[in-house]
Amino acid sequence: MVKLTTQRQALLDIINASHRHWDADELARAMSDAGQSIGIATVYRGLAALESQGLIDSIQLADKKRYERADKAHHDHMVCTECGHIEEFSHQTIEQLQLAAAHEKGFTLTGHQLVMFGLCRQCAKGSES
Amino acid sequence: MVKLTTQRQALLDIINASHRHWDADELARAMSDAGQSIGIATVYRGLAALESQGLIDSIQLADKKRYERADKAHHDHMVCTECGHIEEFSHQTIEQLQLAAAHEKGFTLTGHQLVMFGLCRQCAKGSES
DNA sequence: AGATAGATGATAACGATTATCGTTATGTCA
DNA sequence: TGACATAACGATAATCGTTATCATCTATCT
Repeated sequence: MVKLTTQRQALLDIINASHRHWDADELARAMSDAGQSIGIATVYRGLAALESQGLIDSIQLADKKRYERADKAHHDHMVCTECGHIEEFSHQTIEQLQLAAAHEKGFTLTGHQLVMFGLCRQCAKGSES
Repeated sequence: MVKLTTQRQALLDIINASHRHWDADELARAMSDAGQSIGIATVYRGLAALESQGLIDSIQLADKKRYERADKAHHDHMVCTECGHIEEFSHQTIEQLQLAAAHEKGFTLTGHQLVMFGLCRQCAKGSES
């Protein structure tokens, strides 16, 4: 049985406290900064446990996996390739069309991930000069 | 200047010869099987070169990057989590809705990647018993 | 031929993640 | 309460895809 230990609760609290998208390292550092240092392996195990119970969500970016608050409504992500800013968005129609497309190909869908890359408003401004 | 060497041409030929989605290792082995062994670093460099010139496309899956024939029409992918089969699909409306959603968030879109996970027809059949 | 620019290959390095393993904490049952 | 089972923890080794390094090699141009 999987347990929600003190450390895992602390990880969950950190993640729930904002809309940030954390990687394992950042969380280890945040824990350390909060005075309760934690082994990196424990962070990974804790995150896997939390995710398997639906208490947090994750997105797999090219390089690393990032964790975020669980959200009842599924959403996808826009990543600024300049500053790393991640914006969330959800689009009912896109979801439905995806389901339809999968069905058409004979796929039983279990999940999906849509990541859009580009420049956020800030960075687009900065680079147009 | 980037050159299209004999080895790179051979990689391109292999990729163009099918709809398969190759990872670097598989390509190195295919080259080796074809009698022209190649260093793995050269494979990576060659693939990067081919991709930068738009001669091939790639998708970044959770674990590794896979390369495929360049296609004028952008398409996305459905991956069977059971057998690894990759199915392609393109959906004009989804693309347009993505653009609109990005614009709404102030993003200048440079690319995106939509990967859907699930069971292909075969594997869905096999597991329902 | 000599010079220059880029490609190649062996291999070391890197970075994220997972496995290992001895230790520690927690929960349960007698 | 004590003993035992179960899972978590932490340090660290291992894994794996990918990139960097660096000493050749190969074309191409003058």
